[in-house]
Amino acid sequence: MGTYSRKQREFEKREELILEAGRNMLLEKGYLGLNMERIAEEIEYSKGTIYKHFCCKEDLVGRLMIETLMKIREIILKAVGIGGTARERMTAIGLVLGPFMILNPGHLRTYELMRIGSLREKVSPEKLETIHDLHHELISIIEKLLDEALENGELVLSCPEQKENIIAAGWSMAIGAYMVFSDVDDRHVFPGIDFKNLFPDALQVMMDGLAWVPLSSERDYKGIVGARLREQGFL
Amino acid sequence: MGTYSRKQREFEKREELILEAGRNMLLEKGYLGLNMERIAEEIEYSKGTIYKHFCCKEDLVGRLMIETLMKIREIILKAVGIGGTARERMTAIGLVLGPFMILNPGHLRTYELMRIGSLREKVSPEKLETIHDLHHELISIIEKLLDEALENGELVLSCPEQKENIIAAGWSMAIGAYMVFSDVDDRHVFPGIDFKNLFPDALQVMMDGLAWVPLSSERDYKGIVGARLREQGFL
DNA sequence: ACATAAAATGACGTTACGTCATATACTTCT
DNA sequence: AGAAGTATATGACGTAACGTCATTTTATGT
Repeated sequence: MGTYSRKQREFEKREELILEAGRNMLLEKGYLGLNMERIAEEIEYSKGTIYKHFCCKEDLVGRLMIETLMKIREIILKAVGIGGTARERMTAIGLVLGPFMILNPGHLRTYELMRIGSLREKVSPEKLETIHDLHHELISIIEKLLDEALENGELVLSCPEQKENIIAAGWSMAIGAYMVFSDVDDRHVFPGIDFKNLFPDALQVMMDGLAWVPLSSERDYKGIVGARLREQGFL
Repeated sequence: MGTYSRKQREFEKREELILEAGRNMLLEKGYLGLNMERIAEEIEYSKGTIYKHFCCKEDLVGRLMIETLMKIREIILKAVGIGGTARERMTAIGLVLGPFMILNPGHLRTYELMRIGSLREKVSPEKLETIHDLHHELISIIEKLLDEALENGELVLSCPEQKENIIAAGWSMAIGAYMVFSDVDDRHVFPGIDFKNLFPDALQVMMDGLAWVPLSSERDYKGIVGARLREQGFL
């Protein structure tokens, strides 16, 4: 049906316009400065039209968070795709996430905002489900890497339940590193820090702490994996 | 000056009332449900009176964040005070922070909120400075522990700059662990996790990864330090 | 008891959200 | 082509909450 699909395309094009305006406004003026009326003016449509796309302001930010998560999934999958041992691929994830977050403060901002419960509550159910599914998917990528490492003996656990703890700890580490980076005060408290390397380095320490062999003292993971990523055009 | 000081006392008493009402409201209804008018009703004063204490809604939350940071400082200082090796005292910090965050969701909520830049921007300059100073103080407690470990050789670094990275990584870990705990979705993605132990355990892994001796495989830090904390009435 | 100073109040101005009746544009049918 | 009908866009409106400030109330001092 040509008619329907043209309408559909126009609708989606406009949604992209709204998202872009929202993204920029959020980045520039923060949550309190994000203004539905102003978005409408900017894209030269009316407020009512925006509410055909998003049920409320938070729903719009929810959609931006979904984009963030999809982007993260994309780059993590790319990183995992470079091959090598499980630990090397885990290293790759750290190495691509570092620059990504630093170079995309907008994504960071969106994500950080949507962690606030009272804001996320207002996001539409379908979007909430998508967010949930994406979270699950990201976690399962990491889980697969761990399973591989366990299978071929790179990593040995004291008990099987430890696996979930490790994933949660790594996830926390990633969240925390970028929360700290995004905080004015924290950046000031750690003046000499290279935030791009904060998570990748901490990840190495964590893997060493788990006795995930070979240790980083025995193998220059960051060098090797960094080189491979550059070769293949990521980073 | 009796007169002045009675007035002063009344003022402070009322400020405590406002804070308590605000704390509860924030915990129950989240940021969007925190309502200045309703706080006024609750404490049976008028809106105008509240604005004698706080320049805006965010300023109130800023004050709550200061309380959170002071509480954290208090329990961290207690933990550090139990004595033992630097690593044992670092362990103690993890062990007291775990339950604290879990048992005080209100504190967590406040802290999480105030990390949002556009909200923190509205907090009054004096409070911002206090927040900043408290952050610095917390970091310097950790730094002192590290210095001790370095001095007596428990911990050896490849370069002196690594110290700041370690502190930042630990800080990120703590922030991240409690952000993840506070997130509905994350709690759902990690159904089997005991969040109380997430940070303490990850901290051990991290210290092991730094080859901070004796390793946790050689010494049951959580058991030893946990017992000591219980003996001394913390935990 | 009166004057004066300090503090509390809540009506008001403002902003921004989200809705919905109306207006406009587009499709289809004769 | 023109009319009837359907889908889409609009922005005025209702509502809620913030923050202010002129006015009122309460307290203090002579």
